[in-house]
Amino acid sequence: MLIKEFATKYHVTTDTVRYYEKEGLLTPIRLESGYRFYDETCEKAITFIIVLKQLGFSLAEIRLLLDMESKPISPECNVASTTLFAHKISELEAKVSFFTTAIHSLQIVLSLMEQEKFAENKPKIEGLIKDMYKDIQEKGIE
Amino acid sequence: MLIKEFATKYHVTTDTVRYYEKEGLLTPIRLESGYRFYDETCEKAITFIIVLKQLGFSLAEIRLLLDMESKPISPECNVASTTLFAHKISELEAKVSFFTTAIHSLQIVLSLMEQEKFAENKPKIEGLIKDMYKDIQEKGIE
DNA sequence: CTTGACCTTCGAGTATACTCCAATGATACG
DNA sequence: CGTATCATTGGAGTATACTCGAAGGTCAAG
Repeated sequence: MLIKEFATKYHVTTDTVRYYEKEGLLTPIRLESGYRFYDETCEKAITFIIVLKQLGFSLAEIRLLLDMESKPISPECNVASTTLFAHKISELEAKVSFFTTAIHSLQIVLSLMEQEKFAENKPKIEGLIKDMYKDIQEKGIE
Repeated sequence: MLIKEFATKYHVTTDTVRYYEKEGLLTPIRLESGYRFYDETCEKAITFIIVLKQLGFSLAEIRLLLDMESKPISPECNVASTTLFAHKISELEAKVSFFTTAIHSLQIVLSLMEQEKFAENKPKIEGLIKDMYKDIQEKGIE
């Protein structure tokens, strides 16, 4: 698969694909023409990138995990990666917990905002926001 | 409250506080000395900023909502804001739904990564990643 | 009345993740 | 063989959200 087909398949631009390569996240094969060729390995990699990016991982963090995935070195070498991963998962848990309760509050806020007597509802809205803020603090979200 | 106390209270830097002001998100009172003074209104605003930022709103979007919150203009004028808000909420719902199932998969991935026979587990990991990718596509997450 | 911790402005710099452009080369079709 | 569409490179530019530094003003305590 050449770059355009690959990019289109994964809903990104060719620029983004080349950028990921520059950042060491993708290593396509080179054809004699100099064209990049994307195989199964690249497809697995970009799937991994897209999923982890969506979960809030930075490209640098994704590279770390991809490197570990690609070469099964010593287990000690992988400790850093798995530790990062475990840490990220617990961060995500806190986030999901916050988001879940926050969405409910947001829906109430929205309904209060949509009412004509919006001004009267401001104290209620402020109360809901304050509660969400407290939730962030309690859950120690970054 | 002067800027340092205010920033410390909300776990941000004074630079960030000034930046938010430059971006029209905060409008502290000015003392005769030229010092910024942060009152109850500012505290409500920064709480709002922190909560919405955490939920993935950009500063531009937050300003839009803050502007609407501060001056109760015509309801038509607010439609843009409430529409944005409603849209953001449904985006969040999709995200939370994805995150919730993804966390479970991630925990399995982590346990597979931590095993000695890591190489053997790679197909399992790849399968889990692929499922998460499909979930992103199905839920139409940005 | 000086010292230290605060405050001010302005402008420039940083990090992340792209995004675009210009010049040029490769491949496929009618 | 032309031309359309793809590909290459390098380097510059963009958006967001800060972050820092320099030069200087304010103010309470000793």
